[in-house]
Amino acid sequence: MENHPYAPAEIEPYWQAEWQEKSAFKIPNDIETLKTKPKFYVLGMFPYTSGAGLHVGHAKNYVPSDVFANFRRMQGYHVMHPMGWDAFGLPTERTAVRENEHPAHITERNTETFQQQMQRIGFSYDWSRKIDTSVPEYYRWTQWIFLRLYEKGLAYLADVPVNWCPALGTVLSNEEVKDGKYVETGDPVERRLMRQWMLKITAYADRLLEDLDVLDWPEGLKEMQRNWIGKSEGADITFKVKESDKTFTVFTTRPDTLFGATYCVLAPEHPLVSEITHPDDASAVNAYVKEAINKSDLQRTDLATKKTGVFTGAYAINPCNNAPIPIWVADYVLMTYGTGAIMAVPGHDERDHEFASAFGIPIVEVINGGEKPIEEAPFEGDGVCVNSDFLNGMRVADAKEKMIAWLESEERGTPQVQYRLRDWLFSRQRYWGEPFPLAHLEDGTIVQLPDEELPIELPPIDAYKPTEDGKPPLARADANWLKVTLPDGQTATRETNIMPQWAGSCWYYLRFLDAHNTEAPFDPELERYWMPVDSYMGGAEHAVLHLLYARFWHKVLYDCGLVSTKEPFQGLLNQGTILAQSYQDAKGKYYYPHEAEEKDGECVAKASGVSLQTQIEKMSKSRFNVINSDDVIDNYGADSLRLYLLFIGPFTASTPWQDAGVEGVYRFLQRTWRLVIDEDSGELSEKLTDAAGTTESELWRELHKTIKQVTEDTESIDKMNTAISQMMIFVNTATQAKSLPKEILKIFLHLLSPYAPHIAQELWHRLGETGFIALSQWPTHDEAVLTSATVTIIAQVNGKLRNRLELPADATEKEIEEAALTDERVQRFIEGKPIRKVIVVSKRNLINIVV
RNA sequence: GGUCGAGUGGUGGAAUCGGUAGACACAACGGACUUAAAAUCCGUCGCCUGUAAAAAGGUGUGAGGGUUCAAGUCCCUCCUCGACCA
Repeated sequence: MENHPYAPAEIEPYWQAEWQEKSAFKIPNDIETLKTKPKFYVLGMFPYTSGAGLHVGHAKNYVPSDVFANFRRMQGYHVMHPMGWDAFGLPTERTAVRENEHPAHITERNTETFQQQMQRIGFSYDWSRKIDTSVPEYYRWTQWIFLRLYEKGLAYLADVPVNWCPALGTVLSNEEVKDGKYVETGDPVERRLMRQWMLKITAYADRLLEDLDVLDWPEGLKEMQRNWIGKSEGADITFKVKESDKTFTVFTTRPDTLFGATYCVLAPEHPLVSEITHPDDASAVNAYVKEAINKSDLQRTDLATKKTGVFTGAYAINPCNNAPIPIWVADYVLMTYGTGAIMAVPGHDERDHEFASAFGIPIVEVINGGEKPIEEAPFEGDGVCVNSDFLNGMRVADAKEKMIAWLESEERGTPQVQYRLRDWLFSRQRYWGEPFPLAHLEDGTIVQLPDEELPIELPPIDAYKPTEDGKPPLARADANWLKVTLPDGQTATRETNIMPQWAGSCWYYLRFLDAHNTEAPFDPELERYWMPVDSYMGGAEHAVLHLLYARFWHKVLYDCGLVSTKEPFQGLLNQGTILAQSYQDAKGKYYYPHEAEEKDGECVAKASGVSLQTQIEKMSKSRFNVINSDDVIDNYGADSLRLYLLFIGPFTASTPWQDAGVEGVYRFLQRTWRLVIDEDSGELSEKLTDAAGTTESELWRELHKTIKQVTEDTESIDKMNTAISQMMIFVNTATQAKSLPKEILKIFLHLLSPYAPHIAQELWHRLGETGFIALSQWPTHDEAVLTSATVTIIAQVNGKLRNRLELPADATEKEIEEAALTDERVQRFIEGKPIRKVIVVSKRNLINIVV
């Protein structure tokens, strides 16, 4: 009877406690000790600690980073591999309102759950460096860094359009608004100009763009950042308003088409609209503007929607030919991009063409080269200028240059670079976030609070909602908090906005380096040792915002002389999402997997019998298809969970979760267990030997093959699935062996250890070793062991495999050719046909005979 | 609509620089062990022809074309899906 089977539930908690107690993965903070070894910084994007806890989708990110950290540690590096919590933010605040509890308590509860779940997976984090963005010890320094930005003039107040929900009395993020309504309650949302804190990220647009080149990031991700920054070069051109002394400026990337401009458009928010509108048109224009302002940018610029607009009754003068052209107001022009006004060239711009066709505005061809007549379709490609006076005959690129030069000489325009990137709206009218370390004097001047006053702690308030007169929740705080006496004796009122959730994550990777420093955000020497992050891993949903914001802050810190690298994250990989089967009825209602069953080849709900649609989609709480990591660990153990998440496919691929797949890696671990342990007795297997002189054996060769492949595949991170395949092959080979030298098994356990640390440690211990295998040295393979006396030559005729030939490894090309030509099976296919060509590819062990 | 990525057995996925397609698993099927079951071990497993079973052959990586001695891999056209942007 099997009395001593592989029992992860017993060995895993034991070794987790041992690692914790002996501080196995604690990284020294002493710079002299650190300098004795090279460094490596592996960082998984820290989680937002929602109440839902950790699911296997999170683990798909953290497991490979942990394997890699283990691997580098065994290779002799000091490895920074920390974990913490992104804890400020709206979901927690909402839970706080719902459960009538302080968000700090909810955060505490959630982070505790997360940590326990992570510890059960056996991650090798240095937990002593754990950080929480919502505690004063941390956000003190977030505020401190904000003051550095403020001092550099990178933070400013501006009136910007925001999503305002009157029913809730608060501003909402774009993600929370759909079709003009708040997604959760359906309350209407309107666009409203509000005074907000902005960060001048656009001042760094060029550097954010250029420095992408030096990063080891996936090309696609860099491209996404480039698109987001959206640099375009062109010109600002000034138009005069006819019969008026007013002018307005447009930005265009196509100054070469200026002769084709047949109208201009102002954004509905443009200040000139009310000034130039003809009295006869005023009522129509006012109505249009009022309606347009409530639409989102996306609605307004969507190519699929019908263009709308209204004529102001005023005309502009085209600066290149003095032609009067009508000025319209249309919502497809945004106040936030460029100058809020455009010159419209319907012949050579799709949206202008659509608009001009709809309103009967003339369409003029100024670039020749389109396939269809210009009235039918705009031509946006390269061609030759026509109907353009001094540009005629020039190609687009030359014409652009010429036109800009002409505009400059006439003082009617200037070359201009425009970015799609907007300044960052940095304030929120919420409670659960960092208070700004700023105050307002009575006369309206803004003053920064001294560094020594930090942290500015969140005050207790009676309700997490805006005040009756529409001020942010912090305005509910006690007067003692709201009023502040400045060092010079003046009194001021504190800023009551808070920072957005992104703030804390903009620099957390730096705080890990020196998590408990009370004098500074981090020690400069430690920063110089550890930075940059060598390998940053996380979801593609952060490909733009978080990574752009963090890069921006980092560059500001660099300019302040506070960090030594221009970029924070040298290497980066996006993990694929984990998918799972979900069940949905005709009304779109989701069901849990246990509520569904298969009946007559159809999927139905157990309770009601209604038929259900199944689909494979991203794992998420709202789709009722989340697999909790704890459940998997209860059934199979953490090592199986870890192995399965890696074996399921490459790190970067999105793959569906299949319960049955876990079974496979679990069986592999059981087989591994039985190599060492006799399940009947619980003693060491009788097949184990102390033999040393076994270097000639097949098993020894398989071991070295495994060392080689596991080392290479682990190094690439993305191929850990094939590393596990090779380990399976090794265990299968070892299972068949009549005797097993302990030495071979011990070496193998090193390879397994980063992947399945608990079982590797237990078996290592059972084989009589002391200490932690996770801290021992990674083995290297011996190439000589892998070479053998004979090789298999692939013999092809006309590119088709016909036979495999066993030949001595040192056979010459001539000998290979001879052996192939005389081979009986090969002969069958070349018989009676003239041989045209023979190709021997010796490094591929292949010969191809062409007849 | 644009940009980028991906389409390989019943399933997840392997396949280095163009050189043996389907590694390793899951599921399924057959066998051994067992009173029985579970577990374990052994075997089969793209499709078609062929055979009692083999042997053997053909065909095959979304579709069509091309380059090459040789294409899952490179080039062109198209289709489908995904991500991001509009």
